[in-house]
Amino acid sequence: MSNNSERKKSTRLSREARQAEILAAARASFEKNGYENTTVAEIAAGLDLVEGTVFHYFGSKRGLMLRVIESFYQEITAELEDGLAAVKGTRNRLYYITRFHLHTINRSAELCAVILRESRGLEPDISAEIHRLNRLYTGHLIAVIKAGISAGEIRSGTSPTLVRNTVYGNIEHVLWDRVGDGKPVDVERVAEELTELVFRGISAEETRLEEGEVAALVKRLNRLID
Amino acid sequence: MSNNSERKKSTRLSREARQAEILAAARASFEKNGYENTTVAEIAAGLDLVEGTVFHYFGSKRGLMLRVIESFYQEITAELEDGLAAVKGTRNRLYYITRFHLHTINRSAELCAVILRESRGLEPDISAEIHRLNRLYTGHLIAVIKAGISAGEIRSGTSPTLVRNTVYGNIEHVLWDRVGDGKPVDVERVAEELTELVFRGISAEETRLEEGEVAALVKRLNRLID
DNA sequence: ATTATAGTTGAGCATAACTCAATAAAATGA
DNA sequence: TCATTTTATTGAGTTATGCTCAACTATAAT
Repeated sequence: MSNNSERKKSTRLSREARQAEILAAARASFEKNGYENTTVAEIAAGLDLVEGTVFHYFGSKRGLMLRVIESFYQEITAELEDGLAAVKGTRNRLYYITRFHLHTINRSAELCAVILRESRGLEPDISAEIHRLNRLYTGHLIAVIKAGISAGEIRSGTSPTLVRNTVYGNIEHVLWDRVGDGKPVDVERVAEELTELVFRGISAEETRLEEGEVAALVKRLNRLID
Repeated sequence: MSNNSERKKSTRLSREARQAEILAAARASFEKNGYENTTVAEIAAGLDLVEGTVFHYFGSKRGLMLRVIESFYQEITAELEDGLAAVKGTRNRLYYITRFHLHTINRSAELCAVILRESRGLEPDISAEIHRLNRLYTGHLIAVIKAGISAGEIRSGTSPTLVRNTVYGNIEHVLWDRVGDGKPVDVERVAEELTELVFRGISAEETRLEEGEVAALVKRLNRLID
């Protein structure tokens, strides 16, 4: 290298500090511009670094993306677990999970969009890893459904996978609508409608009058007759 | 250009013929390798052409992709319309649509995957156009639900959009599973389970007492009256 | 102060989408 | 049949960006 070209006199950070810094900047860029429209050079420039440094720590642009996704999944999975622990009853839990996911998507629409795009991508390694994180996160819904079946609240024979696909597939479409037109989601309303549809669809209760209403009526009639 | 370099003595086709040829080759490549892993040069080479020719006709790689998608949507939309015309009753129609879509995805998994990936992409023009085609295709389900509400078979207050998101969102997840592990889908089983969940979820029927329960009650009531 | 470690650099490579002026095959017209 | 026009096709660039790597130097260790 010619010694007249000025080398940047950068403050050098520890491995961990630099990685964290890059990770945060990358997340911001991906959220703002999406994966394809973000360049590594641009992430680096925002931190007064050059591309090479980023590649040194993360190997590839997709590797960087994957680390961003991992930290996001860790966040929301932990948050979901905390919240869900306090909720009792299958329908309430179903509602809670639905509402939580809608809320997450409403908060972090762009990042969720990036994650979903990447999880459907063609890099088998990346997809598989995101898939794994997703199964951890959506596993809670599966568990709720299985418990509901055991407790007799949900029809035996109900496929937990079908329910998972129904809930998360539906909400994904909500996301794409949101990303498309930018309008925020009416979280409570959609959560209630979706929960109602799904719970009616899989509930073991044979009636959908108000809780216990028909049973009480039948009891009263029978008593009257007797 | 130096005149010792051999120029290819190609048979020249009409605009229409060449476009059709390129379109077919592009579809095959996209299906086989996905959008990202397909190069325009490769599509051209397969037809003994050069990149320039493809760009001349389609402007851009994404433009070419969009044309492939358009023709696919036209195919399946027409096919769905034909089949649906012969089916009567809300539940049957719901089942038919669900089954048809699962069948389509099972037949053309790779192309469907490419379409979905692109429709979630960042090119607003492309996404909007695919969105439009999709609304035409999925509009039939919306119409079925609305008709069902009018006929009193489906609870008034049911959001047709929610139902659309539920059905197509669910099936999309089936697609990603299929693409992931390559295992073909049990079309009939999933169609039946999904239809059952959704129809129960939105059906106007208010009671479904246990087998014989209503009959017994009626008998008792009649006896009392007598 | 010297040495070792490792964070950082920047020039350069490879690939693939895209452009465009040049070229020749076919169509048109005399 | 020949000349002219039209247009399908070419291929040599240009550009953008992910990625590599050997050189370089700030900092810590001895």
